[in-house]
Amino acid sequence: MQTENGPVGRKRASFIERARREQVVEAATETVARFGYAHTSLARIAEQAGISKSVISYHFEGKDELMVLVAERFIEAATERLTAGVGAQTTASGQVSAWISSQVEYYAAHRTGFLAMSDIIVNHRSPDGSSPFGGPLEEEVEELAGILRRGQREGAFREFDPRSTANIILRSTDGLISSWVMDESVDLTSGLASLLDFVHHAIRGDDR
Amino acid sequence: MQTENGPVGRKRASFIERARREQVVEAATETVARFGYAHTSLARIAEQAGISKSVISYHFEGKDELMVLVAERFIEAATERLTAGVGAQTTASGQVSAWISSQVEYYAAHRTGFLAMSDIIVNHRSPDGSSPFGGPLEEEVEELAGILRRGQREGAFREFDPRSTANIILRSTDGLISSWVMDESVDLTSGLASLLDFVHHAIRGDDR
Amino acid sequence: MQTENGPVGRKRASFIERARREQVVEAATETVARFGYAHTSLARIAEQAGISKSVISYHFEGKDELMVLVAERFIEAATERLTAGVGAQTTASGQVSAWISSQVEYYAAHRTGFLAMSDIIVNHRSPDGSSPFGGPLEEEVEELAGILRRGQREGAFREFDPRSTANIILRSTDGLISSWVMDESVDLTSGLASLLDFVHHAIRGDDR
Amino acid sequence: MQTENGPVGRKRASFIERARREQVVEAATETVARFGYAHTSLARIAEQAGISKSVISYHFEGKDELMVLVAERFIEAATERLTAGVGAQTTASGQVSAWISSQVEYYAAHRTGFLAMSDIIVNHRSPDGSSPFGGPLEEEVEELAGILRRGQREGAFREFDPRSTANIILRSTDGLISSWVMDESVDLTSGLASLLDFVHHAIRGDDR
DNA sequence: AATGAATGAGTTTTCATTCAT
DNA sequence: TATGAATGAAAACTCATTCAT
Repeated sequence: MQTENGPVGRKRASFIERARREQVVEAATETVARFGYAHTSLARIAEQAGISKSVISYHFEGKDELMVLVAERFIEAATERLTAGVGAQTTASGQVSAWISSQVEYYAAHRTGFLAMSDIIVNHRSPDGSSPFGGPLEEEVEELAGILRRGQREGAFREFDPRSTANIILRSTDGLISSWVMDESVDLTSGLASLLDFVHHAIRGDDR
Repeated sequence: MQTENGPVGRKRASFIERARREQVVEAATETVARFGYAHTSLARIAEQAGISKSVISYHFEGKDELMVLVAERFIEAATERLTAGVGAQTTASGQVSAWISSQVEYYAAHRTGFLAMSDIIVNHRSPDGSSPFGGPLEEEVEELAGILRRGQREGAFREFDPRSTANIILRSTDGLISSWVMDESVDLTSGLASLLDFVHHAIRGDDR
Repeated sequence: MQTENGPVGRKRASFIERARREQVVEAATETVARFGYAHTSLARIAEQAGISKSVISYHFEGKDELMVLVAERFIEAATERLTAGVGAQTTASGQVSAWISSQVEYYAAHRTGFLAMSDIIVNHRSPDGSSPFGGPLEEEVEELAGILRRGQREGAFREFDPRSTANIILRSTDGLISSWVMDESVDLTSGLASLLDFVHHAIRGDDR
Repeated sequence: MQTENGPVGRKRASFIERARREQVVEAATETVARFGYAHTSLARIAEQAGISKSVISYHFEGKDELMVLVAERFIEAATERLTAGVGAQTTASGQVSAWISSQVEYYAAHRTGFLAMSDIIVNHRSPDGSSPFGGPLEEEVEELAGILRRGQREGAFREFDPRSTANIILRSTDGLISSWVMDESVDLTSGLASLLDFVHHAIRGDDR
């Protein structure tokens, strides 16, 4: 259905092209963060970016591509940061701490992006009705579960179901950010400390 | 804005009036759960209820009021159940368990309502762009924090920041339900066991 | 995808409903006749009818349904007239004359409808890309071919390929109307006489 | 409306200019034939030609000019061929056969062009809503009528109204092609034979 | 001579809301 | 009380055209 209108699909993008896409992604992020996925229209994004609606259609295949892009960009960047943080640690315990801290710190530093991403993940559906963000989350759980298993083998962590527990840890981390994101008066620093403390007490080996 | 005909705003509602509102709230809940907030229209709700669209406008101020009501009803019912469950326990530790279990069990038994509520909380905005569901959650945190404080005073729980920790517990409980709600293959029973185990290890006094 | 908006799909239509649909079909017919299929928009139809665009969406499933309806209505009425005219004749020769005359007379009396119908038949595509009007035409050819065959058996007509010839007769009848429809200065009465004369000379048995 | 830069309106076109126009006309023909007038956009034409949209605007006054040109080109070429074919015959009867055959053969050999031309003739309107293709057809009728008149004077053809009959012959020829063009399973060779047979029986002098 | 970029008008469709009955 | 009908605003998207380079 896509005719050769614009740059969509071309191999190499010009400088202007990349700059515009960046600008639009940025504006979309802010719009979703501010008004929520359901109230985000191309018109609002265009207004936020100070451009006309059709510029968006010119540079992107459609609203869907744009929304997915906003979420993916953020997830990629966060994952990169996470991998770096976790990789710098050697012990299972250190890696769990690094995981949580990296996540919280990155999200805290990119509040708008986090808001937009969560909203999109919850709401966005592919045309067939399925959510395109199920897979990545599942992988995350599995990876953290791997770290937990290693900690159990090494005796650093007590016995528990690694997958359930990984899920709980990830969810509570997300939850902490969410509570701060919705209400900035929440003290994130002390919240992070509490969370680390909480998690480590929950999983550490009994034979301290 | 409102004509003098409708029942909206009248002090005392008739029986029929209340029954209709109930029916519409029910239909709205199912519609949001099934199609998501963004794809819920008054037409779909009316279809679900087997009534005409204008009935909704007649009985409710507008779509916004209805959406807020759907979420509030669910929260109220869950809270009631929670209060009962927690009240049946005497020890702080028992109350924490009861809190988590009641929540999980109630949500699990009312998947549709939970789905609708979460979707509405995440997406619904007042005309000015702000989310109207900050307050209630805050109260919940404070109440659970109170239980934790008592547990600390009584020596059942170790030292930690009660508010942060209450927040974490609530968020991880919500997170567990969410993961089940989005993917019913998740084993909620073992998930609940893991969560209880996790939380109690996290907060119990060190001197067992 | 159709939610319970309006009366679309309901079993029994109200009087107003039927009147409005009639009015819209009428306006659509005139718009297509005047501006052509490609330049017919719902906005133009609405303007022609003196109603707002959304009235059309309320009473019809979409532009497609409306266009198909315009064509079908006309074809049905013309076919009815044709059947009556042809049925009143007993000889094959008389039936051929009746066929051509009925067609020409009906089309001549409903110029706008004819224009709209032809335009729609040529241009309209089902969502899958196919034309929904291939079948009916094919049937017409087959039916006229049947009459021709009978005439041949009875010795009224000479030998020729019935299907090809039926096709030619139908096409030239359509062609005659088209030439009048595009330029009203064409004398349709003498054109019809010529056509009847032409066709009968072309197909009559050699042994007169 | 036109800036002083472009070549549009210049008296003498360069070689490149002519080549480009030719290329675009070619691409436009294929696009209209493939997708239909209503779904032909400059973007699609440009894609088909492997050039950018703005090239078209640069070389042509607008979409309208281009569409008209596509139809005119085809009509001119067909007319040239027709004139040659008819001119090679001396008898009126031979010229009628030649007319029909040339037309059918040319159209059959240039299906794409024929499709595009018919689509454009039917659909294209001047801004005021009128169709700009009435004239040329009128001339054709007159010319064929001339041949028929000569045949009548020479006794080869019987008495009939020459203009009406010319119109009928032209319309049935077009109709035959149309039926083949829309459904290639139609046997054009036998269709042509039938048509020639049909026409000659219709117009020949009674005194054979 | 060519084009990437931009735009505004226009496309169909959806929808919350109003209103006469 | 209820609703069929109507509507205007807004949605996503398309497209012919313009323009600076």
